[in-house]
Amino acid sequence: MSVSYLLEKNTGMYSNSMRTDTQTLNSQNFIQYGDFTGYHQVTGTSDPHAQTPGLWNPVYAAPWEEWSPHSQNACFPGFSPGTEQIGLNSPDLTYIQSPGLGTLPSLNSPSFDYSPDSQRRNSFDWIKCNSFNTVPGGKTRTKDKYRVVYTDQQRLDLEKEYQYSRYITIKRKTELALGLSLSERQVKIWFQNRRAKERKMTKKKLQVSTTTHTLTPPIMVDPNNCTMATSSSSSSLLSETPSINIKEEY
DNA sequence: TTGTGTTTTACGACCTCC
DNA sequence: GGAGGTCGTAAAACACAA
Repeated sequence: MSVSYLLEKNTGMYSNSMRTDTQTLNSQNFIQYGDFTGYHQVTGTSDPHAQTPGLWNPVYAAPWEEWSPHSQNACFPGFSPGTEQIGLNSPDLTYIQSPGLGTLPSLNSPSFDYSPDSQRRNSFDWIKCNSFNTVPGGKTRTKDKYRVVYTDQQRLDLEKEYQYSRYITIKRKTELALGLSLSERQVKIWFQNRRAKERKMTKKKLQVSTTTHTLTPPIMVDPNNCTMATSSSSSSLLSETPSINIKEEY
């Protein structure tokens, strides 16, 4: 196991995950719905393939892998209990901007407030973060497993990239990670999971298709259900058209 | 409100390729 | 040997019926 892998595992992923939550909570860029997870970013979207070279501004998206793995800031950058100050020296975090994410005000800005739900989430995050930090070198992931919820913007941009290509290049992975404030590992895993999802859907549709075909003959010979069977089977076959399209994309 | 099924992140094991 | 692929799975987040 490489050092870089461990570094990314400890810092890039975990710290970034917390940051994603703070991004999502920002009241200026998201519409708050009833549930906490209903914060939706409303800034404009980016087209990753209409970009000019260097569209992702590296100034605003320093790799989260660079964060200290054991500092509190790495766990929840920009906010730590008792201090409430930006943990990183870099002024880059004053504003976090990308074409896809728009401009995110500083975590220190007056507009950075906490809704009741966000307080609940933040407290939970801190528990998880601290439990991680108290087990140096331990296998924390499987025990205190957690997952972050990507913002709609992150999902949208990832999905757009996926629609462009099922397999992301190293260059695009780096750009996307910077632009979406995700680690490259997260982008890579997202694409892996996305492909798995598509395979799963394709498989499911194929199963439905085959079962429809196998079930149709016995029903067809049933004189009582003859007309209904004919109509239902034909509609099922029509509904299978999209699955064929998905396969053709490969 | 709660129980339950589904979806979404994230990982480990294992494999292939360079 | 390292990077990245699939596959299976855990668990959080989510949706929704009862």
